Amino acid sequence: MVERISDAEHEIMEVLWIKAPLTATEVADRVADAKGWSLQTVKTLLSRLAAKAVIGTERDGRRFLYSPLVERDTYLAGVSRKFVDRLFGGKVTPLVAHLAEADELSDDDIREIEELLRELKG
Amino acid sequence: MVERISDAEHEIMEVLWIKAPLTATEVADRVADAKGWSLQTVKTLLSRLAAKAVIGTERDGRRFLYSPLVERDTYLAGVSRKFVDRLFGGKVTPLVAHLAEADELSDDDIREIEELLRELKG
DNA sequence: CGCTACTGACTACATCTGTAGTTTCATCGA
DNA sequence: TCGATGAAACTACAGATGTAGTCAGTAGCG
Repeated sequence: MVERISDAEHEIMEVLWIKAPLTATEVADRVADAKGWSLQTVKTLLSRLAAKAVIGTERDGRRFLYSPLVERDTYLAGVSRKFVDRLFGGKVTPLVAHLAEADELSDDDIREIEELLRELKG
Repeated sequence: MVERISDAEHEIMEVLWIKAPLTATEVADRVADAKGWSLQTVKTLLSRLAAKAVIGTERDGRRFLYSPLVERDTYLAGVSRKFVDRLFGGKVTPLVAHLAEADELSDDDIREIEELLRELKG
């Protein structure tokens, strides 16, 4: 059971999953482009993530270095599971069907998924 | 752009998507098993959904009848889209891959999805 | 015709989220 | 050594969410 991570917190996690450990300032720099949050906001989010034990802190002189304690794959698997459970009764097929109907699936996507499924069976 | 629907509100929607119109009491009865909410809670959620114009109200004597204004398919498509965008950069393949790795896909699921994809191409 | 019971409307309130401002403490340079 | 600077800690605050309680009005029963 990975703690619930909010949307804003998730942005921070994505940064730390790309590179860690980072200081608060470094994280802020890396999200600044996309989100334009202030340094204070980033620090608040880092504190909340640390409180949830989703990231770890390590003292480096007067600063902290932050690193994920949860792997991206683990987190995504959990969240995906919940999503499919809640909205599609746990079945992936209807989800794929919906995305397909909404033209979210290109021919390349379809080929990729077919390839993936073939590997799963093999 | 369908308004944001919270988890609790979504439960109400599922009930109304199965059968509508329904009175508040009827909705409460139908969610009671699963969630055990009080009638008041259900009424609050119905009000919030009505305020968002996600459901419509129709007077029936001294009561209201509630019906969805948004189709389930439309809603699911939107939510799925956002989900895949946010967590998988818009690509469905990694999502399917994650579910597969987590053993969420049975052989039957795989066959079903393959079938679906074949239809999409055909 | 008046009271009761059911219904919607309004109010409540703690927690979570997004987005910071302010304070305090320590450190590094002059 | 002392002040400026930078970092974390603490505080703030409005809106969303989960979960109801209370009030007020009306329709139907006696």
